[in-house]
Amino acid sequence: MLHEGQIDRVGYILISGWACSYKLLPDGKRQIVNFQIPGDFMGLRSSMLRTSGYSLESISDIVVVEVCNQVLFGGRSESPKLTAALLWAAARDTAMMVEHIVNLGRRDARTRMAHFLLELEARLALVGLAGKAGYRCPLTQYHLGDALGLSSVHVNRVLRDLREAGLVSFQAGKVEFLDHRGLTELADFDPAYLDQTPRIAA
Amino acid sequence: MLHEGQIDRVGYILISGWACSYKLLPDGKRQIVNFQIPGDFMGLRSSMLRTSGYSLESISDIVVVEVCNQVLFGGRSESPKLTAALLWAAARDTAMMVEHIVNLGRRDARTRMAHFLLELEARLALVGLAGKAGYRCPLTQYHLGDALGLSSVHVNRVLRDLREAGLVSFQAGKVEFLDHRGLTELADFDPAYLDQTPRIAA
DNA sequence: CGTACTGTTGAGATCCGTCAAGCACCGTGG
DNA sequence: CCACGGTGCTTGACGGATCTCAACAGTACG
Repeated sequence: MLHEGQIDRVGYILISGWACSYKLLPDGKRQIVNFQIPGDFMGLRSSMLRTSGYSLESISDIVVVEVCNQVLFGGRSESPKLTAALLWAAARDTAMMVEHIVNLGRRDARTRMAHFLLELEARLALVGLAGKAGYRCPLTQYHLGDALGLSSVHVNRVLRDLREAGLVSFQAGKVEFLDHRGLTELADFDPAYLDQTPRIAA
Repeated sequence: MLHEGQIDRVGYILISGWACSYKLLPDGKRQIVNFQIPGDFMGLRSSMLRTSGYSLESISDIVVVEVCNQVLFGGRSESPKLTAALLWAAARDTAMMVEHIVNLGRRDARTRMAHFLLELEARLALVGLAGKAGYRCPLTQYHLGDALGLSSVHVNRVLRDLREAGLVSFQAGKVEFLDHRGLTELADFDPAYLDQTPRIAA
């Protein structure tokens, strides 16, 4: 889809499908920084940041709406709602990155995975893509590994552990929560950081 | 200094001294998200984020200037320069968090440490606090461990490795580069992400 | 029918954490 | 002056979490 070095200063809004932003390292490893799900902005960072090796990639088939940034940063008064939404998204993105840092730095593989699956559920629920039972998820175990700083082999083992412990099941593209409370406790998951409502006073 | 739960919606600019922002986990571990050095904004995230367990702490004696956010978000036209500087700082903060995620997720302890010390050098150089030889650094090995997701014991070993390999020395509160090129190569360090100059078109 | 991709499992190696002990420094108070 | 406690640094031994290498199964697709 998109690749690094694009300077067109344009963002997108993801309508359907999943994508991810990641950075490639010289030894071939990659670190996924974030996943984009329907309703998310895409390209914010890539248009504002000059980081080498930083790229966007679609995971499933996707539909996007293009957002010309002249509208965003240009007249200022032209589309205050969109600008506000963008600030909201940026704040939430920051909050998610903080959690990501905590996740990678101080939690072990099981806890990390649990936290990740719960965060995804909370995000998907906001756009109606997660139900009581769980949610559909097109990510491969390689995606999970690259996001969580694990090898895909270990991702596999961790998923089996969590399933056999009766906490979550991730099979055939579906995430199902078997013990939501237990998982939340294990992961020390508090969804408050995803709800950055009106903290920036207008 | 400051502690979580403050809702006064105020930011600070750090004039002298060092501080850090971190999150505490229920098991007592902590993850340092970022260090603040002179010239940095502080409290941006803590006033915009409602994340539990998120705190600020001073590392050395510090001097700050208080910034009332009515000035920032209020009149809008009152202080465009400050607002622009804040946006710049936010963009750089984001870029640093991306690097932090990559660091924690996909680099081993030596490389992580190398990258961290080089990033700090680049940041300090911008405010005149790093010279050719190196820089003064008040961080303890515990700080380094909590920032890099390592135990302080392992931090100690890694620092000895790097010193004996003739790359960097961190002793007695001073960081000295013995082989700057070699270290940069080892760490895959590219300072471009710290220089977020005029990417946001006005 | 072959190829590519994803998932699965095992065995061995490695990195890093934990526990433990000891040292150096420094300020305090007797 | 010295004893003392606190903090930070250093090192060794051991164990565990995770990685790497390797092989194989299932599925989709040409």
